[in-house]
Amino acid sequence: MRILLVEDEAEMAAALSSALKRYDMVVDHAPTLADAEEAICADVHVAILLDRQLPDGDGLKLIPKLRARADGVPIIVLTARGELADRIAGLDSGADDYLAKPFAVEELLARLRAVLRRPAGLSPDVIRAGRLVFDLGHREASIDGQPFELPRRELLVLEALIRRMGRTVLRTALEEAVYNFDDEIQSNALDTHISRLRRKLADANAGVEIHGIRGVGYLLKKLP
Amino acid sequence: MRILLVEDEAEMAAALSSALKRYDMVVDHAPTLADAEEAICADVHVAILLDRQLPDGDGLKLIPKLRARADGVPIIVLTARGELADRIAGLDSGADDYLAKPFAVEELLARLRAVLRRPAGLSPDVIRAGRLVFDLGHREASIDGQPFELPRRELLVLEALIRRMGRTVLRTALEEAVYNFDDEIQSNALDTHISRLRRKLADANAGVEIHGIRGVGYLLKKLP
DNA sequence: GGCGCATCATTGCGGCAGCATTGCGGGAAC
DNA sequence: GTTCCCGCAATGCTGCCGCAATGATGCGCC
Repeated sequence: MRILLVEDEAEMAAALSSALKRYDMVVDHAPTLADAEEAICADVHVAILLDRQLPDGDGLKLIPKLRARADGVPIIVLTARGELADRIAGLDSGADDYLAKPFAVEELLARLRAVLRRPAGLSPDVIRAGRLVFDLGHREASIDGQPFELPRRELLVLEALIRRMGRTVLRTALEEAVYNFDDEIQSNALDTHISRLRRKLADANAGVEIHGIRGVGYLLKKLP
Repeated sequence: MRILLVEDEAEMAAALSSALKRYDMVVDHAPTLADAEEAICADVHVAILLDRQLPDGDGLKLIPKLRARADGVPIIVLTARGELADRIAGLDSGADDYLAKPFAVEELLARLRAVLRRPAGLSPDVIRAGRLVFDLGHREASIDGQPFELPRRELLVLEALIRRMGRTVLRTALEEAVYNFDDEIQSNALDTHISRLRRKLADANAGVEIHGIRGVGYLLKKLP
């Protein structure tokens, strides 16, 4: 883990450096804003500790540039100014945390751990098939980022098929996926949905097609 | 935006609740660990404020259960215990931030903003859509720099929609975003808000429109 | 290969569930 | 007291979806 420490006071910098190293972190030290800007180009740091009072300006000025890169490197602002207004300014400027000097190194480490723990998987469960993307959580399909709107029943059919992408889905299973016990179906309503869905997939050039298997069911397959 | 407040002291809870509501947030209140556990099952909160001293145990015990779900809901721990060891324990247990009582409400709000900004990491604090600009941090909309004032519920609807700009928002998700557990709705109140919001967006020539998807939900899309 | 049956595919149509909109009144905020 | 948000109910309307009729495609059997 490589940390960028932006701090001009040599004594403070040395103390933090050694503390962090003791916890097996690799520390790069930048004493000025200019140094910091250069350092972040390398883009190798997992977190940034940022002092506000620097010889060439307020450390907060660095934050927009970091955020512009949109890589989400967490930033902890360190500062002597502990007043409420300053702390709010620090947090609102885009920092992830704010620590007023003097602070205990243990607390800094704890906050660092908290901030690093964060990128915890927010992986939405989506299934890709051809040019089609199906978001199971939000119950929506899209093609090239454009929403692919479908009526409810057709969406249910597509969901059931895409969940078993490339494998056959029994006709009975599809019916169960689309209808509940209360609904009594005495027609070829399911076929209707399949048909309409087929047309929409083709029209949208989704890159998949619904393949029927006589006497068994259906399956969704990618187009060559 | 819907927040879960886990706090047993009625006075404290009421104060925080009203402060949060003043910032147009929807607050669910859980006075005990048991209540909190029940509440988190609904999985509708964007952040959790967690007191440690609860009648049925230490609030920190809740954190592993939340993390097990791996949905990354940020947690801010509130506590009277301000000693260093406690703060470190709080952060290391998986909380995203730690605030010692007494604290200024402004600071809590600032930390909340910081913590909510994050899951995006890459998503900015303001979202632009058409001529509409929505500032997530300050919870306000504007058009061409002119404030676009909306009543509370309509603002919540717009926020939920704009956060998923161009993608569908389930009807249930909208209801969850706008109402808390206590509110019991037995009508088409949500439709009413949508309708009124539509009119205001059109009147203000906002450059976006709310598109309904029958049986599924809504989505916000840019006008051509 | 020809024939027939069973299953599937497609399309038009009509009923109705769900949605959009509006006016009204209670009630909260100031 | 006044303002305005917001839930509620009534109304009209859109379009989904079930239905049935017709055509197309396998599959077996002779």
